Amino acid sequence: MKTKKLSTQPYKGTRDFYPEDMRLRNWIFNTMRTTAQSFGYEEYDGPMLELFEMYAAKSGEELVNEQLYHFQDRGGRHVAIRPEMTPTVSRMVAARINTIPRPIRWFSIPNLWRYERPQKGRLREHWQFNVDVFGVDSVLADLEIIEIAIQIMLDLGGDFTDFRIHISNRKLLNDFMTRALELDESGKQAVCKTIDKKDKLQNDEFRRMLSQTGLTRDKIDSLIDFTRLDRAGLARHEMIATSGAVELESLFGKLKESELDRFCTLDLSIVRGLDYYTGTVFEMYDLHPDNRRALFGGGRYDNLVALFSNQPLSGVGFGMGDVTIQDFMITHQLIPVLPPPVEVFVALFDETCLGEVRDCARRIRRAGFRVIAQIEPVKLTKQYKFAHQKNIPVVVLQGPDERAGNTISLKQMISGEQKTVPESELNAAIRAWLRRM
RNA sequence: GUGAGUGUAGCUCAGCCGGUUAGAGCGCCUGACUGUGGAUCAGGAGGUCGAGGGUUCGAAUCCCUUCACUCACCCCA
Repeated sequence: MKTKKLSTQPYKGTRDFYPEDMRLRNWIFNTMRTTAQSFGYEEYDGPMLELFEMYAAKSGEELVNEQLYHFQDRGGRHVAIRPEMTPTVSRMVAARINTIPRPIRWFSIPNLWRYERPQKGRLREHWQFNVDVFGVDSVLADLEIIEIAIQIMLDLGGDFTDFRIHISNRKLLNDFMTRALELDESGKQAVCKTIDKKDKLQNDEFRRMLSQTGLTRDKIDSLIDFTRLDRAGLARHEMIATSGAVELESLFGKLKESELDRFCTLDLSIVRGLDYYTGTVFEMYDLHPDNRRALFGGGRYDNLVALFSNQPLSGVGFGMGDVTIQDFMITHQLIPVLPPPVEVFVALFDETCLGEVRDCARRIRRAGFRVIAQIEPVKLTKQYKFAHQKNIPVVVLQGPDERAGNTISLKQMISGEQKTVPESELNAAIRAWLRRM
């Protein structure tokens, strides 16, 4: 009977991670993990499902209406697959808000789901490295978060010619829209959305969209001038005394003291799509002409924990997607050549040596090496070929000749060099060879 | 959800003005070189040419539909 076979393709917008892919993913995540831990951040995780209301409240209309995977469970609860981690971490923090020493420094690498049309740098399932600090109200926390972001980019092999962090402040933009543009809340939202798209629009198209929101020509001019301000320009601007501008000034001062300012630019056109940001917001841009896009973003949210608790607790953090980071690494040729996952192959001469091979492999493993032992007797040709294909640098063999003299032979696959040593010196010989690689 | 492009072996592709059993390179498997991989040589497996329908004596090749992938829009990581 011939049955129709199922497709081997992964579900739309998802990826299979074959061992070679998984090695790279692990390398990238471990780099991020190590960096975050070096700043004292601790790893956490949460469930992939949350109640639907958690996102309905704060995450932004578009995300909830168009991009959320959600369904009713068998008990009739309306649940959603997490599209972002910030609500979950806020919930977790709120649940223990009185018992965790502050500041709270946490990070996580969750997989997140959004229902959208896949394209470059944008899939339905992706992993996102998330770092957050809770419990520090000043911009000094924003500084630490930005420093971590920069350090991760450096640890992944990038430098300041590869990327730049664009920094703005929601409060400043908000106050500007109130005072100078005299907009109400819905007007502000509309203008924000337009500013967010500015880079993709022609200048006159941008002005046309702004005028549709009801702004006069003069106000459009002053808004465009405002979004183009650099630090010196902001210092002369009428908004300089507002709290948002003061925060930005202070943040840039600290960045300079830490010599991080060369990675950063003031960019008052940065808005961020998520509704919950209240202060500093930032996005990292790839400077390479082939990959001009936001690599990741983040900011300060002073009211998110309030969803779950009467006690206010401020937070600031960012999220970094694995897809965009890999695109970044590919365009800048930063994908590392990873060391082989196995160091030693123990060949099997014939079936009389089965026990010896396993003993030998065990001894080498105890010395800290990763070892594959030949399972069943096959021609030596095939065994060496297998070791070659798997990129295993050292092959060990004990045949009748070696056994008679209590010796063992090893071969270095890259050079082809072989030698025979006393059994007791095997591990030392392997170690010496691997060190030289 | 909208628009554009692409779908031929595991991968990269050729064939596509319709015409006998559908090809190459790489990869994979088997064997030779007889305690050992890479080189060479000799074999082999693997494709209902994305799927369905139509035109035709005849379709991988022309037409329609559909699906998938890619890119852009929307939004965002």
